[in-house]
Amino acid sequence: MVLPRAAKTQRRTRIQEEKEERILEAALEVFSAHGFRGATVDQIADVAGMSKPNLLYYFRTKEAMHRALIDRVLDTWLDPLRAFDAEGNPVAEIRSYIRRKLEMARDFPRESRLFANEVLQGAPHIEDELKGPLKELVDEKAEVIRAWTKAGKIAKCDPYHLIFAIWSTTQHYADFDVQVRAVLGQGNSGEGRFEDAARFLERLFVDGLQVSEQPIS
Amino acid sequence: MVLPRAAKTQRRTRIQEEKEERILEAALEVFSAHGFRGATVDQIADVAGMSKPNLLYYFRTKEAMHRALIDRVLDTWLDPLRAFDAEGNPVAEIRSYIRRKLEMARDFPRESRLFANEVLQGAPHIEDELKGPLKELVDEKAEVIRAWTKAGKIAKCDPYHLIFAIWSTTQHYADFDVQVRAVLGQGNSGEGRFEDAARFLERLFVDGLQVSEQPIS
DNA sequence: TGATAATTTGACCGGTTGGTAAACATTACA
DNA sequence: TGTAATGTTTACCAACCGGTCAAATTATCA
Repeated sequence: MVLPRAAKTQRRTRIQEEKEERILEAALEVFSAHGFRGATVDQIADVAGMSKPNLLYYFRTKEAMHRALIDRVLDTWLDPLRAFDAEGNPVAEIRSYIRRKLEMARDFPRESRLFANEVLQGAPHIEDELKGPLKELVDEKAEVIRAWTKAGKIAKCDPYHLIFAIWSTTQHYADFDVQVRAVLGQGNSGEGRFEDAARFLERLFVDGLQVSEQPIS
Repeated sequence: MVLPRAAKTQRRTRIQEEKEERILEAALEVFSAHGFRGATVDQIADVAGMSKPNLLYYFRTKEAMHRALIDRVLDTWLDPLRAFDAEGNPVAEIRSYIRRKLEMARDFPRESRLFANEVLQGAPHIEDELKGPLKELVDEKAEVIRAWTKAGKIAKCDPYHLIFAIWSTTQHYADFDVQVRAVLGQGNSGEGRFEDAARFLERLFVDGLQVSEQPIS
């Protein structure tokens, strides 16, 4: 038998689990830093601490590695949006969505850059995911937001562009990290910038969305 | 004589002007779509409609092309921020800055993606520009905003994160265009999305920044 | 027009790329 | 323990990469 990914036994070997883990970790490191085309298999093998043919024994092509990585990361990445609760307090929900997204930008910047690289270059490998699962989830949550605006719970606004605005402002701190650091300079580029950003963004979105006649406590 | 870029006469030939123009246009197309590493000289030559050695006659290396492109585009790119006027009406200034940035995202998405690709991958070629001219300009304008907040003309907020928020929300429509289109779907992805975005963003920032005690007409 | 400089081309080079073949080593398990 | 499946390595390949070179072509202008 030569094909580990199509083994006749469904169960995966301990070695397979470990190695695939190490490979995907290395792949995340390299793909997120250089994009798909810019990344090389040798580089990933090097970071994973194994030979290139050995790596290609587990993932037969560069594309297969990229796909496996996308599949693994996409779910986690959309969790904060899924947590958006139609029954909750609208302002509190938006506030905690912003906080969660900002935490992810801080704690998982590579995952953010992985997608940013991909989308920026025309999403040639994840077009289906964007038009399928992503769109469906956003449509669902946009409907929740629209219901809130219609009920007068938050200011009237386009729910899609609200979601885009939250995505872009929060992910900015992961995707454009070097620019943020460069502009803030040596002094202010400690981890405190995420707290400053949280304060600013919560205030921006909450004040911008509250219905002025009846601000929510 | 073999080196056109170091010609003894200062004046550039008509042919030089034309060809360098065509090359930079092609380079913008390719670099913005694939990033520096992902782009190939053959590809740029192909888009420019000339042979690779011919292209390398005008720009001796891939890096030289990239640098020339960056230099040419950076100035234009920062124009909207430079137009920020300390003497103007704060809310009007911010509103028109958002509008201008959004127009650039619509009309010059490749320029936006060129920088996005570069910054996303750690800005290896434009680190100096970020820490130098960019930082200085932002520092200057941040001071203007801080003066406005101190004078009570707009709500108190961190000026740097305000600028980041405007950058990220507006450039999102250029850099993440395919995602925006995918989420909005066939129907809503006409050019109308920029007008919707403008409405949303102006409202978000203006309402979020006005001092609630004395809203500006 | 003729000579000189500027431009363009095809052939080519060494290094890197993604990926393969097959021999070798290790593990799992009857 | 033996053996078959699994895992690893060395050597290698064809395609592609950025870039060079010398020869051929075209533009410039005295």
